[in-house]
Amino acid sequence: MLPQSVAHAVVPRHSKQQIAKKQGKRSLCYILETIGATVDYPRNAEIYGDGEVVEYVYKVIEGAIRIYKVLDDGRRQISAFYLPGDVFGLAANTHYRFSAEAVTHSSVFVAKHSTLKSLALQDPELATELWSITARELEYIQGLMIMLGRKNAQERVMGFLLDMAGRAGSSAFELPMSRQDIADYLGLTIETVSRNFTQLENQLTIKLLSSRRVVLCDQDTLAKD
Amino acid sequence: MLPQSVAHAVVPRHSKQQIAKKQGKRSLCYILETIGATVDYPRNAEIYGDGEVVEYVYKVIEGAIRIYKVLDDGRRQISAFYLPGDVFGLAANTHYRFSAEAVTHSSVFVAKHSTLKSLALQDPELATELWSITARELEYIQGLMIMLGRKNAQERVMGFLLDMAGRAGSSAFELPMSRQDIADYLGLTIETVSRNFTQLENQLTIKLLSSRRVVLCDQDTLAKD
DNA sequence: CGCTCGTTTGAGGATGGTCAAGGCTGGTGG
DNA sequence: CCACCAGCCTTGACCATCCTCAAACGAGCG
Repeated sequence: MLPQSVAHAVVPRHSKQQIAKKQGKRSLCYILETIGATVDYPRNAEIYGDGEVVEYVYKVIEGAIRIYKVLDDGRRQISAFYLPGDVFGLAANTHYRFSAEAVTHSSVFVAKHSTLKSLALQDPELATELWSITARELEYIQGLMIMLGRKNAQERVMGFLLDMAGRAGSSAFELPMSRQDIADYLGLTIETVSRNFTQLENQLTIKLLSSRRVVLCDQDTLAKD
Repeated sequence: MLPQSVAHAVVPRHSKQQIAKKQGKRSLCYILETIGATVDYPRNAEIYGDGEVVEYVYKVIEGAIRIYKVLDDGRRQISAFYLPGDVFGLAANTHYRFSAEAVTHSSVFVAKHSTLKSLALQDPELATELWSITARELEYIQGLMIMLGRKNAQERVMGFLLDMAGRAGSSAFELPMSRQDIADYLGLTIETVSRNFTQLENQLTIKLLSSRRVVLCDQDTLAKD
């Protein structure tokens, strides 16, 4: 669901750098910024819901988005966090099978899924790019699968921090999400996540400036597998 | 790696039903069967290895394939089983990040990934189909992720059996894979899998004709989530 | 018959979950 | 400027689930 504001937000915003970055006039980035609108979501706002008909494709400009599913009994699994630059909403065929929410106040480009699909049918390069983005996402999720299936709590937390550092491009970064979000992403409880943060800090592998501000000190230890 | 036999197996085999099923002359199925070769792999043969350059795309004709990754210390996570009709090898971009092996003696169509990619660049419908297949696979893996992250051992085993029944199209079917394979797929140990099979049989939810031959008796119980 | 390989079963222990309480921080209002 | 409150995070004690280690079982095959 889009907030009302979208109705008035149909003026596309062009960012020279962004367009230049992902070269090509017909690239997905260009298209999203040309035919898309910029929409803002406040913290915890729903972007789309599990079971809804697919309507838009999104690209994060600012903030952070969580993709998740909730089981009947309330258990929640987060399947991905999307950060600035990430594209999401491509994976679904007709209906979303997950929900998406803003972790923090976020701003995203949105473009009609149907428009993108018809453009893709005329433009094989675009279609191939869509395939490629989806394939990369699949590979990413397979990595998460290994964490969930075969790694213990500390390895999961370390893997998560390394991933976040990589995406931030720095060994010092701020986590946009809560411990609960991290727990639901790593298949753990909030207490286990918290205990492992503390433990990593005690063994001088990381440093916590605040509960959300992390500095990785010993990347070698973290990167063991 | 392809076994030697592939050099001599370049004669395409056409199956009228298969072509008709996935309509369209330019559909992936048609292409795989036209430009592809049929290759046989014996039980446990490697089809490709983690880290290798992507060379082929595959479609299972007969048998079963497992996609997996092994960590340094030997822990193995299987990310998917592919059964007759399934296409795999589309997800990788340049290098495989997983390995593929035949679970049982298997026969597959193989087509050059590069050929497929260049066909896709001329044919938006094909490119869109490749996107769509990859998207479906992503959705499937997200389902597995929920199992690994948020479900207990019995729920995982039940979910696995339901999935296999669905793919077999029958509530009575034969498992091509060992308990060890199932354990490595579900993020459990072989003992836990075995105990849960026994327990499900004791509570009359399933019936085991042999260790590999399963009949689902009480689908309602199995399908709780 | 007596292998071997895969599976099942059992006993004990470790990891992570549950429940409960206390602490920190940032925002609001007196 | 301080007091209070709410939300988030941490810590502790106990417990359940699943893992580990070990042994026995059973089907297939020489």
